Amino acid sequence: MNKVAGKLTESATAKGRLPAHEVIYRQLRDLVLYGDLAPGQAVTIQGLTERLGAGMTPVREAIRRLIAEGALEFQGNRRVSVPLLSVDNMSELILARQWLDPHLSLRATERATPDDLEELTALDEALDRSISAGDLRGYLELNYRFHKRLYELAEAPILADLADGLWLRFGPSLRVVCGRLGTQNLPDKHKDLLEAMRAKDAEGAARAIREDVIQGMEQVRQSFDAPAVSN
Amino acid sequence: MNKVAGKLTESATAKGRLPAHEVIYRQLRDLVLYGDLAPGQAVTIQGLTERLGAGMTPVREAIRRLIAEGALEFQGNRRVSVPLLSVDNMSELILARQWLDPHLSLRATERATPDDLEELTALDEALDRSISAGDLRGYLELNYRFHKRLYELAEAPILADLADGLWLRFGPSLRVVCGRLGTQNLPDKHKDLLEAMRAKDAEGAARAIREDVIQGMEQVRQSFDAPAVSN
DNA sequence: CAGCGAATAATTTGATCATATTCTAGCAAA
DNA sequence: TTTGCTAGAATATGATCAAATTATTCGCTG
Repeated sequence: MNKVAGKLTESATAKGRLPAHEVIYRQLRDLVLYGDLAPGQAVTIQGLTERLGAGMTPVREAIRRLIAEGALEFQGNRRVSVPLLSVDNMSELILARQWLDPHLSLRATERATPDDLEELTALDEALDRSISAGDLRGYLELNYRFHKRLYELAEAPILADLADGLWLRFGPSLRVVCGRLGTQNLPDKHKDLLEAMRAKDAEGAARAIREDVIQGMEQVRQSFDAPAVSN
Repeated sequence: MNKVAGKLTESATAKGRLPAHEVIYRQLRDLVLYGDLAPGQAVTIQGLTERLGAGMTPVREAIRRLIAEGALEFQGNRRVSVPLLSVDNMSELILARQWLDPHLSLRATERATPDDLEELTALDEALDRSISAGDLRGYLELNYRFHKRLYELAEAPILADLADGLWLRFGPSLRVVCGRLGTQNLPDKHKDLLEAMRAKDAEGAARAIREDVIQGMEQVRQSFDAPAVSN
């Protein structure tokens, strides 16, 4: 099988260096994480091949990964959709985050360098600007990145994976609730957290993040009790 | 397109009603869970298409799912392998199970019916027989199924998913350690657990399962310190 | 002349796509 | 309401292209 002196056709495929299924995965992940797909909405393969301009195989693989992470739901027949959370589901998520986030913050506090703290501070300031500007999408993205960075600093990859995965589950609902309540009265215990971290007060950091989690997540849970105001 | 003697060449396919990718996923999952794939071992798509007698697409999707669950590892280049755990990884897993398992057992105790308890007891007895018979594979499978059933009884699907996923991560290492130590001195706090559950002593059940987890997992962790006896 | 290393060839494996087949759901007709 | 048909979407295969590891060759140095 000679290559017949392949001439390299200058295809200039212009892809980054990542495989297509990885690119599609990240795009689809962001779609879920930031609530661009509503809870309960159906997700079709062909719909995504058009929306994301990709082939069928990469889309299939991306969907499988997201299903495995709990970001999407396989409906038994061959349908896939964004999961609808129940109050009980939210309670589980709150419980899990109430344990994971403080633990990771505690470890992060012990390990964070001044540079790390500066990075977190910058993220939090950008976050504040998004809130002031009423930029919901920016808030959701920066808030996630703030916590994600905190997870990474803990140097506990498996626990960080678990915590990270939870965001995919409540992402769509978080968007709905924030969209309804506006960006003004959003909780932000990040200042307390950063202060504790600078003082190397690991316990204090854990307490601060716990309050941040409870405030944010309870808002979502309570919105399930009040039977959705039409909208 | 009547069926009218469609070719049926592969008539003996004898598949149940599940799609191929689901079947392949479960087979591959068991391979990891029960340590038929050694830690560090490379996993190739084409190798699995032959080993499991399946097409390429179902195998690819199964692999993606297992990677998302942490059961397999994507090596940056395009290689996939069974993860090699570090001592730190094991510590994280122990920590996570120390929180998840007692919590789920507590909930399971509150909800278990007499029938459920009977089922668990039967599983545990089968488990004992496997140990007596020196049947390592049987032990691994029944031990997993015992805990898995416990998770289900807790009626907390998200937390159960998390706990279940952890087994995939330490499965290969567990097999190695148990294979080295034999099946005789395996921990079994299941008797204490079942007794507490029958008495509806949720706190006691949580304590029992915590000890079971610690005993089993610590054995694995300590085997990492002692630098593997050749082999 | 022997041993080592870099460059290149070859083989293996992964990624993607086009296509055929199978299944589901919706609709029409009895 | 039930049953059969049809349209369309999902599943699965094999072919093709691309990339990476392995093997090989050739030249160099000791």
